[in-house]
Amino acid sequence: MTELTRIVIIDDHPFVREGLKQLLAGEAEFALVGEASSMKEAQPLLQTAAPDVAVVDLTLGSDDGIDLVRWIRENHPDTRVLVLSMQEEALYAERLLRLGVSGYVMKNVAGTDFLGALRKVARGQRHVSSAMGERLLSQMARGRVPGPDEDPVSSLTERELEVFRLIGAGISTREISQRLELSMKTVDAHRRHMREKLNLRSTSELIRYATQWVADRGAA
Amino acid sequence: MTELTRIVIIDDHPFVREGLKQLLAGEAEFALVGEASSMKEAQPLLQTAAPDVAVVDLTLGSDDGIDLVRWIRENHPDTRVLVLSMQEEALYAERLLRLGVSGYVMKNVAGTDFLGALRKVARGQRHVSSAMGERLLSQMARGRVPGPDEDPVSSLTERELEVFRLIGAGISTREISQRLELSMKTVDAHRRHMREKLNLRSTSELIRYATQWVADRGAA
DNA sequence: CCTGACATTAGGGGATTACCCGATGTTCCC
DNA sequence: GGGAACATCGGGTAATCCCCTAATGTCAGG
Repeated sequence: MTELTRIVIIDDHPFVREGLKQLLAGEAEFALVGEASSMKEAQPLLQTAAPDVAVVDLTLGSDDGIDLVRWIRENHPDTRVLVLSMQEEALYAERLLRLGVSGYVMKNVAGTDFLGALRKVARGQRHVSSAMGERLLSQMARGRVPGPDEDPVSSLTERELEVFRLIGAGISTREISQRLELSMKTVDAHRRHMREKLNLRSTSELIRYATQWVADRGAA
Repeated sequence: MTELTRIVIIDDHPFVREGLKQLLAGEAEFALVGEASSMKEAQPLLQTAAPDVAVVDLTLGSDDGIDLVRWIRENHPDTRVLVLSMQEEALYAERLLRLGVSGYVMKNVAGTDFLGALRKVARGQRHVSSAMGERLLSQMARGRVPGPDEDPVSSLTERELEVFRLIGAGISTREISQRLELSMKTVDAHRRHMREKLNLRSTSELIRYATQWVADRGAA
């Protein structure tokens, strides 16, 4: 309690920075030691300020917040990362947790909730906003804890992955069955199994998930 | 100058509200007379507070900020609307100006720029962030030429765009109809029209298209 | 070698949705 | 007053989804 937690804020929205600053000013245990509004500003700041926690906006203007998170994790592994996000997006949360961030909160949570998350992170614990937490946690519960860098997609079998990629490429169930010379029923079964493994509720969620996945990992 | 301008803030991000509050507190000419974090809260607030200017966040959580703007323009035409948006999106700016908002500023502008915009709006003038302002105004001056490299999404109507963004956010047709208080048939019709305008064959292609679009332009 | 877990394949059937037809009321413009 | 565009829905049929079951085949471990 007597220890000071050193914080930096990286967010390109002055209003959000101002609000956070105000919030932190009321808490004696936190010391704001720097601000940045872009990745370029953030990099030297992390170097000199050596913060315990970096509060990072996910949607960092022209940069990609995820890039910044990756950079911090690689170059400053001792700095814990608390991500602030605009939207409730399990897709991002999942990727970020795999990157090793310590927390993920939405900007529409109350200030006290944010401080709670920040305290948890400062203590070295993890925190994910409750809204998406359940889904993610059930996903973790079903298997082992997702290692520092594990893709749920890797739990798919070969055939499932094949179907998954085709779905992500925007191909309909019918076309997939024709292309793979399978019954639609079989594709249907694969789809259902994938939904279970990936914890998705409907085919449209699966389409969405696969589309995103293919967009940033499938091409490689 | 001696007159007090009555302001309400409608934004579902506590941090942004806090930052704005702080900013306004330093200016004697502005009086913050109310806050709301959703459309439901905003409606009675507008009724009782009778503000001169409503500062509205475009991406209002589960609601759509455009809906709220439309409602304000229809029910409180004397209240001027200053829209705060996450990103530079000429698509929205254009629609909003048609709806009769008085100003449009990005959240990544500095506080002083925001105050400048707010003063202009309070005086009854219009303000659009300079970045897109010129482009928009010149576009409106001449007769709306659909540039060669224009986003096909801009051909969607307001309502269609609203549905489009929800689709892109991974929300099912059923949920969309519930959220917007429409029949599924109506959502269905919007979807059909969008498919025609965007040259897509099926709903899954539309989901795919919308997912991608939201991921890199509509995310808010 | 047998058992059990899992992958791959598929059918049946009811529920849901997509898809295309049209219809209505409104608004805005010529 | 048309006429065009928009937003709203209904009806009907085809397609699809979604859940249950289950037949093979494979492969690891007892």
